[in-house]
Amino acid sequence: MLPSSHGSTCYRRRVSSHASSGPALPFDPIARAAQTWGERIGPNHSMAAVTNIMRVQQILQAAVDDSLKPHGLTFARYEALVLLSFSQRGSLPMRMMGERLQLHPTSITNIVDRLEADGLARRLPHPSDRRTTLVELTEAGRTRMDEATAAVTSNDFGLMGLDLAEIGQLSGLLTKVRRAAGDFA
Amino acid sequence: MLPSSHGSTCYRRRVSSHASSGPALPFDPIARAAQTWGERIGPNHSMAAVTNIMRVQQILQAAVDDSLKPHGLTFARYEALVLLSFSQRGSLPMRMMGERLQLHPTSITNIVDRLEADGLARRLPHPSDRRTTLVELTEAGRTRMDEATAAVTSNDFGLMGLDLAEIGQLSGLLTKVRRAAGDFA
DNA sequence: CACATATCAGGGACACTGATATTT
DNA sequence: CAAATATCAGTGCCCCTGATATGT
Repeated sequence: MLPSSHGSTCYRRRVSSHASSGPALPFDPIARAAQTWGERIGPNHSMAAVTNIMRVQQILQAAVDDSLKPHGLTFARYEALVLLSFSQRGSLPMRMMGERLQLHPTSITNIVDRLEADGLARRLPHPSDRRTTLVELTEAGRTRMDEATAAVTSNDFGLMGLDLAEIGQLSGLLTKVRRAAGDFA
Repeated sequence: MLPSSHGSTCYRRRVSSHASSGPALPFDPIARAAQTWGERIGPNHSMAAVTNIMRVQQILQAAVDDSLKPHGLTFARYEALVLLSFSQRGSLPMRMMGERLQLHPTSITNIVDRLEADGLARRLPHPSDRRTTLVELTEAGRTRMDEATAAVTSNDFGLMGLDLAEIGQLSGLLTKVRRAAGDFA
């Protein structure tokens, strides 16, 4: 169970190969930091693992963004499109979207606003509960989703360097972390 | 070599246990999405792995934020403090900070601005090259760094659910991804 | 009235771009 | 003059908080 996290920040830099002028560092900055950390502060393998996750997330985020940008989507909006396309009835209450995507209600409002403005989704009144709003994909939304999916998968989601077994291993480890964090039951 | 990524976004939602009213979903939304994806679009294990990384990153980010918040630091600023404390001469050119932290030059300017405003670091002229600016930790900065480190490590950086061997495995896999992405040579 | 759902207004943080000044 | 270093101004994106309107 996470400490609830009332933080404020958003964070996450991009991968920015611009950051360094040269092509890349000749050494692994994370490994070096971990080593120095071990010498000065004490062994802490979690620190290296956490930094690795942060960094890989940036890399993947940047790769996915690049795939999605030509299609006028951000990752958050793409995720929302995929979720909607997966729904049985073709529509989903906004509240449920927030649950599945683990997003704040206001973020959902914002994302749906944008999708609607782009004609990719549309709000519908809920038939029985007039408090809730349903969201459904438009024809254009489904098309856009398919195109974006092709782009993103052709890139293998930016995940390179691992074979199938390793990818499975990675998912297994991360799922373990999520379960320990109370992400799901 | 990454596709360069000229994106724009920042992203990353927080873990926000607020997002869902209930304690947590009774099932793993990532696993379910992966399953539906497999049924509708085709098997793609990268997709699940990428989503897992995104989500775990959020969780860890939130945990680290929570640890750091009482000390008035963000993760980005904390990383900068650690980097400075690791430097041999006690100071580092801003350009090098950007390289090591993989940050955009303007982001470094911004971070150092804030650290300086809080009295945790100070800018110095470079003795020989008047283009470059050195940054060094103040006494208060080192103290703050130590306190923050205690907070963040007592939380094991928010990384729970894995034993030492698994943590090593995780770092290994992620380092492989970073190398394949051209993160370092 | 308590609770749920969604929205609006506002603020914080960070990344990126493009332009600029200084120095090499 | 070209390249490097740092800064400034502006933009976009996202998250969060708190307040509000509506409906159950």
